[in-house]
Amino acid sequence: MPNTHIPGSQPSSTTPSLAENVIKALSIDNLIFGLDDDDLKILLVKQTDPLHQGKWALPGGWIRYDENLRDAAYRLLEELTGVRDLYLEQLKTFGRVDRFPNERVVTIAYYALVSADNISLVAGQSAADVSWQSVNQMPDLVYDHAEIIEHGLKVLRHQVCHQPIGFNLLPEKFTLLQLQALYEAILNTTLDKPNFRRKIMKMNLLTPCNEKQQGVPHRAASLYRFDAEAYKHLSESGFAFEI
Amino acid sequence: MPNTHIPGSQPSSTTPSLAENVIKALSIDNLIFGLDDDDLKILLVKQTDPLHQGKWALPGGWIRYDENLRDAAYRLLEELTGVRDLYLEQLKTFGRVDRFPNERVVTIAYYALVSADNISLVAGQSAADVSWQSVNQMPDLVYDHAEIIEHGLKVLRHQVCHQPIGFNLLPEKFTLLQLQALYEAILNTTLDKPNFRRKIMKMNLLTPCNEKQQGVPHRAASLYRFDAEAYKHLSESGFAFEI
DNA sequence: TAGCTTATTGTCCATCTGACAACAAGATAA
DNA sequence: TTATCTTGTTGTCAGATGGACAATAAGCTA
Repeated sequence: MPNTHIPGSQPSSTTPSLAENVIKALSIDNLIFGLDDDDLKILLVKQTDPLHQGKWALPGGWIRYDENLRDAAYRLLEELTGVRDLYLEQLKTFGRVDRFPNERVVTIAYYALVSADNISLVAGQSAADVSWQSVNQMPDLVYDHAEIIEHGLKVLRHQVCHQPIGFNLLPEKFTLLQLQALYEAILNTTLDKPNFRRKIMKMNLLTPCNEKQQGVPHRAASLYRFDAEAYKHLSESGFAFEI
Repeated sequence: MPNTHIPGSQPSSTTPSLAENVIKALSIDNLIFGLDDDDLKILLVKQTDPLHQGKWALPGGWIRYDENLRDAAYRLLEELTGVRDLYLEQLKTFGRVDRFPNERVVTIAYYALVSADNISLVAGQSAADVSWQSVNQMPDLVYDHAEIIEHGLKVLRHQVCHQPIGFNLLPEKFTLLQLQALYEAILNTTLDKPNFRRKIMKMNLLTPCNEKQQGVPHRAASLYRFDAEAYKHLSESGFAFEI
């Protein structure tokens, strides 16, 4: 067993104190969401050691002594996906006494949103033992990772309705129907097209690109981009995003 | 310096590894909210060691090796307040590299709501170096506790609007005006009495006690209690609490 | 009994929401 | 060339919601 951290891999079940410059008993796990077509997916890492043969895990790793928690999550994220500047927030800390074998390990879970611009890129550069899995068909997971994912989904479903974070899952330019499909996929529901359109447009958060979709076998829709500046101004004056 | 944890006190700035059966580098801090009249307060502990003379801290302590995180938070809470079964939720984990002197200590913050039934009781039994402080007038705080409180307030203000948790700050039986005053205190705003009443009542979450206030120098208001069962049923059928 | 304070009910109107009709703009196929 | 198909976009309407505020009720105090 290596005594240093393997980038992008889950802390192994050997005692973490073997690694030198990390905080013992404390790890990071990243819940990385991506939207593939209309399917919400999570990036998982296949376990290779005999103990967890065939199981999958959230990508994670150890926190260095001289490293802020958020920086550690970002570092692990970039090591695995090659993408920087993802939307990233702390989810929750999980520390059940028996969640990790032989050793007490508390893990701080973060969740990230990968834009559709990067999602294929991420899958491409990653090793074969890393892949996107639909949230509706989770494979066998190690430790308490199923619990972490369940909680993450709950939080994502709540957050996406109360903060304009869904845009992080779309390409920079998107159509209103793409946005609607995003909400339908995450919330697992269907929405009325005209009503959804009206609700979104009246928020004044979207800037028209004055461009249309290309290469669709029907009338092309207008493209929009999310206006972060406008949202900042509006929320300072009491506006509350709400789907 | 003692080498064991002092119940109800903040981990001191001596190296935590002196204590035996705890997880090194990992502590709990509790953000305990109470409502005193129409003033939102937090329970703070006065620091006595020369290093932090005159400063205050969130009550906290170390997590034992064989103890779940939530159990640790509950234990510390009960040791300090003598009250069990408080509403308690994990807030966030704080781990800036330099948040704690000389040593890397990551802390998991929880927030709790103390009902008005217990608030005076808590103040009574506690030592003189523990007291309720208004969120609008925070004293000097140690480490990053000001940051933790700021974040906690933000989360409380959000949660209280989207989950029926405010009731935990009131006595079991309360009037509609008390409930309104609670929201006004937490959100730092004013609300229209008839409209607030209508909104709350139509949620069907309150059971009338068929009793009236006692000893008020004006018309007595009806008393209600929160119906947790009703909320459970309603939220299962898609109801979303919203103020 | 008048006057004060708070409780409680009711009204009005602007806005929002959900359901759905109607029309527009391409692309494709007969 | 024209019909048809698919999706985009605009419009309508009734019911629900929410904010502003009037009006009345109940109980205490002077």
